[in-house]
Amino acid sequence: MPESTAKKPSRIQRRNRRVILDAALEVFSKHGYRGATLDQIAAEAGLSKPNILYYFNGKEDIHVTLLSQLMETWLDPLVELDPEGDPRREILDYVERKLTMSRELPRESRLFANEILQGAPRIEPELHSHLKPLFDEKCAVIAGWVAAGKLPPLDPQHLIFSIWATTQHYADFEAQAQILLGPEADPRPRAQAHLQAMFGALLDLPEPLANR
Amino acid sequence: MPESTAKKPSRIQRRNRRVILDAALEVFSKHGYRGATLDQIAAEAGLSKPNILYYFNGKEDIHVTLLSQLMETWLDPLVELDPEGDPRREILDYVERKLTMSRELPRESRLFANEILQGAPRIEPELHSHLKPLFDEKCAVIAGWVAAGKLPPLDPQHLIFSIWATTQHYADFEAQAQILLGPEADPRPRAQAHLQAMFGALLDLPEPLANR
DNA sequence: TCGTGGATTTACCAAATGGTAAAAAAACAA
DNA sequence: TTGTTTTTTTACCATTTGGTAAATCCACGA
Repeated sequence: MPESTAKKPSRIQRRNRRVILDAALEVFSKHGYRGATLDQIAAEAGLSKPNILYYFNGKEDIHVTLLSQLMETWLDPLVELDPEGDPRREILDYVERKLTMSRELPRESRLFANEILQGAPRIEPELHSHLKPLFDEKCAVIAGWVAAGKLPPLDPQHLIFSIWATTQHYADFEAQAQILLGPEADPRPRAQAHLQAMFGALLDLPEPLANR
Repeated sequence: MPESTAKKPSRIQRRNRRVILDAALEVFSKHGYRGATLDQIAAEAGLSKPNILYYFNGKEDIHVTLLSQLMETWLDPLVELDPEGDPRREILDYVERKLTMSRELPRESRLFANEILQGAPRIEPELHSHLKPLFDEKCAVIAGWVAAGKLPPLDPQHLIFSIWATTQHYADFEAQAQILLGPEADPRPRAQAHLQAMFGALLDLPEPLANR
């Protein structure tokens, strides 16, 4: 059997683990951890339940593996925020990347939202080890921009929270948006315009002419 | 037994139904619908499981009742948005009310978030009958303000989405915020300052002097 | 081609869970 | 007090669910 200390995962193992994780993403993101069952995941993956447990040590193992693997992808847009770039451009581009991600990876967004909502019981270590340092680093970058007078005074931590909240909203609360806007096309083009205007307004330096 | 067609619920009935709903709010908001069990709710309420099923027709009945009762409270801050008031003041006050609500009713916020995340399977009718009309009405109010030149051109629907997302974020993603900001005091005072600055900037009319 | 180890299935199991029937207890009206 | 109705408990039950043991199948290298 595939042990955690095994050297070389076979071709079949790589394929099936990938298939299982993809099925698990589908099911977990739709029903939450407790709401998802191994049978559902098995059916979605086209494998038998015992076969799934041949590749993973249990339901929680699948869930944790999923979250860990996704963490990297999830943080990627923030990693790209460049301290050397133009502050306003960097932040507005970050907003756009996050919104794009909420369109292209809505399942991942909902998976994280579910986990955080429950108090992050299974992903907390990852948040401390990966998210926290990155968050602190980028907050410092933004604070530096503010200190250098390249941005108006603002709260880096809550700015980032607002970016997360507004962009992920379109994936996490998609059901609500669909009811309120109609099931037509993707609301994100207009969302993009709105968010650029909103964060753009916040990031605009007030004319130094009329000080106060 | 208490039938849906019963005339007068007794004192005991009113008390116990309230106790059960409060316990259910605690448990459902913490674990989601599937993650919550009748035993947990019973324990939290200090009643036996069959006794709970004496007052409600089942788990789903409790959940639906909870969501329906909460809907009113939930929409209240938006109802208060006054078409006759000063546009900028009205919207910024609405932001403040929503943020206050996320501090005082975090369980309710998480309950709704959970339900919407799952695709709103049980509350969808309520969303259509209550939320949608109110949303449309208030969007029209804001659109009217824009048309009257009292606000800069902006997207009412997505403005409201942004307000919901940013304010509810502090309840729904509390676990994350606590890891990133430290478990100290409530982050909402600084959140309040940030959100007022952000939405304030968006709502500010650009000086009509330099038109484009 | 044959043996060996990895991959899969079959047949289960114990615990948890939503729910019920009926007896017992408590509350209340006369 | 007594009879009646409401409330609560006790004892269950069927299903679901995460998980396991062991037999079987199958890929693949010697």
